[in-house]
Amino acid sequence: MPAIATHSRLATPRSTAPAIVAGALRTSAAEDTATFDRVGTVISMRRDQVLCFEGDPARYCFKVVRGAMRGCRLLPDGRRHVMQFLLPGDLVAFDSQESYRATVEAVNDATVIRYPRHAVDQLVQRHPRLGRSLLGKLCADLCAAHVQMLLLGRKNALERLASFLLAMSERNDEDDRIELPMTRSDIADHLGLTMETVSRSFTQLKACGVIELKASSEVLIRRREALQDIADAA
Amino acid sequence: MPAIATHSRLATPRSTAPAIVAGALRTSAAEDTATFDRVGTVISMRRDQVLCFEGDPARYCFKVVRGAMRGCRLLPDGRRHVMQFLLPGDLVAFDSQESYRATVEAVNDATVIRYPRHAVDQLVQRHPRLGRSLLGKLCADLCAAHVQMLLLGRKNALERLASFLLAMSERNDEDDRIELPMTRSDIADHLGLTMETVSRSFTQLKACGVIELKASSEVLIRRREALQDIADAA
DNA sequence: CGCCGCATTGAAATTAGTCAATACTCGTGG
DNA sequence: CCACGAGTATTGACTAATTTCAATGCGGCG
Repeated sequence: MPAIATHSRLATPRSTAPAIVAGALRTSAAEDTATFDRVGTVISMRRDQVLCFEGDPARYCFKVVRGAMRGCRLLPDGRRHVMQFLLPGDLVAFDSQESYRATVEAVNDATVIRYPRHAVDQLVQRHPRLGRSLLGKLCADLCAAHVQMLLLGRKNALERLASFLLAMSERNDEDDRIELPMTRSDIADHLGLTMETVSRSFTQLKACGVIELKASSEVLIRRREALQDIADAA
Repeated sequence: MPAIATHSRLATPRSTAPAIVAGALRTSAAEDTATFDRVGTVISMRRDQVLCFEGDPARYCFKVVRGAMRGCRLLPDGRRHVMQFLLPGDLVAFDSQESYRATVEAVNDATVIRYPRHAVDQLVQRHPRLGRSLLGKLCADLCAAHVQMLLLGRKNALERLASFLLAMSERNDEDDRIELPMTRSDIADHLGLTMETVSRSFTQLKACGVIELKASSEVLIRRREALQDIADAA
């Protein structure tokens, strides 16, 4: 019996990170689904195209339905941090901030649904259950952020990559195959490393037989427990 | 007109981080204040005493009223990360997680009020406004977590310390004086550094006249803009 | 006054970053 | 069908930043 609201894990199984997936914006009544569909606009994104800019007034919320996006923050001198990768089903800007907290760009060609914020507000007003879902997502996101802070603050390169691969694997349907739509640079900026260090860590994991690379973007987990041990620093 | 709910900045001014301060749990009706006070238990903490353990079922929420606490996460081999420091007015575990996400300990002698979770749930049910306040806090926390991720992933030692000092300064009443109740190790574990590196960075900031140390726990900001420039990597 | 814990400083070791060269992949055009 | 080229990825050699280990300094309290 959690405080504030129930933390309901929604839709797809095995999805932890910035969870809430296709269906999150569906309420019980069919007419509401229709309402939401009516207010949502489908947007096609090409690789590296920007969906929204950090700091801009948050007039819309988004849901990724195809492809992958990345939420970035930049320092004035160009250093970049990728806060999170957004995969199909993930939501963007479904919170009560006045402006976008990150610049969101397409990792590869992608499709996104855009909802005007006031429409979302109205729907949430009318459907407490939907509000609770979104609240659950917020909590999950906060939790994920804390896990990432531990990773960035205290794990070494190998441990970071291992953690990342396991996290990606959990957002997959397939058991031990991971498709990585993002570049090594994207991964580096997500893990607080450089491209080269990420690459070397991949090589290291490969060398000790923990993973296999079918292609640079296709990972096969060979020994999951070993990977887990590295990730947890156990 | 933000999605989900209004993000209301509560009580005390100049408080950004894990905000929401004394009064957050006060609703408009006087009888509710009474209710809350009745369900809250005052707890005195001695330095390093543990308030709650990461992973334990979250039966209570807390509010810090005196002293300072730290929320930590540990790796199996003992590496520690301090997710956040909690100062008077800050809330702990006011979210919808089943279990505590961090171990919370007293930095120095402190006083905390403990609220049974079901009581908080009931109050939130009855007072949507209170719920929205807590939601606002959740968003602020998430935002703070993202800022911290950028710091941990992409800033160097000096920039991290500068950012930390500015953040602490904003949670203060006083303009340019900062009281640091935590040790250098605590700061280090918060910034993803070692005690020694933190100490060296203090010395560096002192050397270039940006800050002054009245004591090891009392900082005076001499040139705020310079500190800001370092923190922002501008 | 002296001890204990924390903070600072120093020197050596280590990890990750930088810069640069080479290799791989995939799509295009001969 | 193969060669070429652009964009990534990998690898190597070197450098820089931070950590580690160790010694010294400082301050408050018994």
